[in-house]
Amino acid sequence: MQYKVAIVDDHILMADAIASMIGQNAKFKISFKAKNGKEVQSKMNISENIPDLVLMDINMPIVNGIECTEWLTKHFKDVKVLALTMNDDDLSIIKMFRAGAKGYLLKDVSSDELFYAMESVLSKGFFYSDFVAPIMLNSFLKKTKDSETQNVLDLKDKELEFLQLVCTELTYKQIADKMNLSPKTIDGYRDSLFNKLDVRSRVGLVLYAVKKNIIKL
Amino acid sequence: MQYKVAIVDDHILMADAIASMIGQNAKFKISFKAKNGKEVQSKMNISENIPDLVLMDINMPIVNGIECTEWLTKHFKDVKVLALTMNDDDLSIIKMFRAGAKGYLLKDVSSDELFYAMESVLSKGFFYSDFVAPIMLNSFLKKTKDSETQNVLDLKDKELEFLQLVCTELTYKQIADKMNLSPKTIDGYRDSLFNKLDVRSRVGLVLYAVKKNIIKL
DNA sequence: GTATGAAAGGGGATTTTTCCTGTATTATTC
DNA sequence: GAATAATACAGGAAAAATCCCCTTTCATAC
Repeated sequence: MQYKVAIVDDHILMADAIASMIGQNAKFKISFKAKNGKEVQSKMNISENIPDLVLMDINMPIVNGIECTEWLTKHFKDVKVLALTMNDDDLSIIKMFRAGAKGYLLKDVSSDELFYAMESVLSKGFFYSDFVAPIMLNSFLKKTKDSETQNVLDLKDKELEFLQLVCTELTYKQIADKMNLSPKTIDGYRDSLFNKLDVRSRVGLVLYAVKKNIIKL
Repeated sequence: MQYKVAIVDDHILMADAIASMIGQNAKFKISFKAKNGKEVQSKMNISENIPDLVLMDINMPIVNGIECTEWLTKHFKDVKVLALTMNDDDLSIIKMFRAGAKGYLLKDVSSDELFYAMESVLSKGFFYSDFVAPIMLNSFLKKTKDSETQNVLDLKDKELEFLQLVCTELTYKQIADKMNLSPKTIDGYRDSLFNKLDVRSRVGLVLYAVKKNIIKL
């Protein structure tokens, strides 16, 4: 029995390349390819499409990889998601695992590593590469050891999203617009982060985000 | 004939360790050790002290390594300065070379590498380690190729100093105090950097500094 | 010797940020 | 079912940041 694999990536060429690579391995067959999360949702309606494993990119239009992973793991508990992306920042990794991904690979892996990771996810249920292991370890240590030091993992999704926008040249009013919230609510987010992260200004927030790898440079 | 070497480092222990290491090499003898730039200036008054080579740390009280290097290369053109420091940020490297240093080593080098660098500086007049080479290359490429992209090297010392202070939680008024300038002058620095770097806010400056490795995190 | 240009700084207005206190609504917990 | 916590938001004030235009000084170029 072959494992069925779906590929979700907005770069058609990349998706094709991965598909043809996987096609060469007898253990796997391609179930479908999708250009974004929306397309995944429609293709999952057809039962013979339903894959055992989904290779998921993050940066995609309409519905991104993180939202799509959330949807998949909620509605199809047997489907394993393996992130395969260029994003190497801590925040993307954390969000994907939170969303239910079982593993995280960078797109510069070799085919051997990819196959190993895929089999590992399918058989053992997870795959932590050397790349993510230290990040998770770091989070773990910070969480257990210095409880006075605030950790990225303790921040809520909204706060993380806000923090990313803080690291732009947008004013708080513009950030409020982007997040569909009142500027006054944004004031609240900011002040609460000032407290949690022990900083006193927007520059402090930016430096925190940079140090914690929350933004990609 | 032995080369005379001076060691400038505020960590006595470190200076002693380096001195004893160098003492084992017959080619060199220690001329003097100093804890800061001020001490260098007084010891250089005694002519038999004057070394061929100075191993210079950067972070020191009173007169730091960059200022001291400027002073040395100005007043003693035959004395070669070799930076030996923990600072691995682009800005420190650029400033030291600007100040007249002939080479730049990190304190985690082996004794073999140190001796090789010292001889290289004394005989060839320079030593560019694998560590600084790519940074210089990068600056060079950026400078020649994309002339529309502003380069760190085109910023003046005052602007760089200002930029570092921008990446703190100090207000501009406090920055003005630190730099002994009027807040209005600081306004000017900021606005001129906004132009040069094509940013519109303090956050933009911070992000630029982070990207260009101008600040240590 | 006059033009040019950079460096330091002033006046003053507007926008943004920061801070403090307080309220309505909705979840959650006991 | 009442108490509590979390979320979204308001008013208002003070401080900081941003913007624009202008003056003086000093050095360097032509």
